[in-house]
Amino acid sequence: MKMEDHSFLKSETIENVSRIFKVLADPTRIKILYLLSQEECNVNHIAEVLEMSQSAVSHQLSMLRNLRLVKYRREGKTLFYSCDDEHVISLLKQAIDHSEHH
Amino acid sequence: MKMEDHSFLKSETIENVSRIFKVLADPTRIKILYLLSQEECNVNHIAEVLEMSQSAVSHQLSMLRNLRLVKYRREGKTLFYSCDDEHVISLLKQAIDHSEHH
DNA sequence: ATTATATATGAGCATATGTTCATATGTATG
DNA sequence: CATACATATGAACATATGCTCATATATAAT
Repeated sequence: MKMEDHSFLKSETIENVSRIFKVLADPTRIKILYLLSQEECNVNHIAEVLEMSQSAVSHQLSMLRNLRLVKYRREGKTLFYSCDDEHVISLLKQAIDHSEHH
Repeated sequence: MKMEDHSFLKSETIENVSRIFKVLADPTRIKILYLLSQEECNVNHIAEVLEMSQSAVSHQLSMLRNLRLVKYRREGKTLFYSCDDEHVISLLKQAIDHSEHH
């Protein structure tokens, strides 16, 4: 195949795709997203269930928020987080499914 | 939801999933895998098309080989690489598709 | 055997990433 | 307003990652 016959990816596309997969590449974020795909959770609950510090969870949620992968609603002092990107959850669940059945 | 009612992921699953996404999280590997999904390529061809050093390409191919995501065949001095994991290519193409249509 | 070409690999380096620790912010309650 | 609780955030640190440079290995041709 000649150089000029390749279908190249736009660099913007490559950056976007890389960004999505970077999020999903970390075990902690996999756990958080999987948990949030099952139920809305407050921060402390996530920290307890996943046995992580409140700070570590909050930092990760901050990142997921910036990337619009999660959203939250406030109830008094408590913030309830949930998933806000079905496509990313779909990619995650496919990878989980594949890993568990091979 | 109570602690004991969660469906947790096995740590082995989490590690596997993380490993898959780590591979796909790097722009260089995205380009290599996408190129190889289109055609079988030798190392120098990849380096030229992607404007990378031979060494950098070879290091990445070494990683992709170890993870069984690519395979190769020899023809004289030349090694021709191709994809060896349809599922990973499928995840990649879905992410590309999503990125390009949103 | 020597030389050329194709690819692989190890060491070193710069940058990115995820955590902890300390502290700040925001909200309800006495 | 003072205190407690829930969450956020900045700095520092340790580890991981991807590249370059130099060199090694493998194959073919002379």
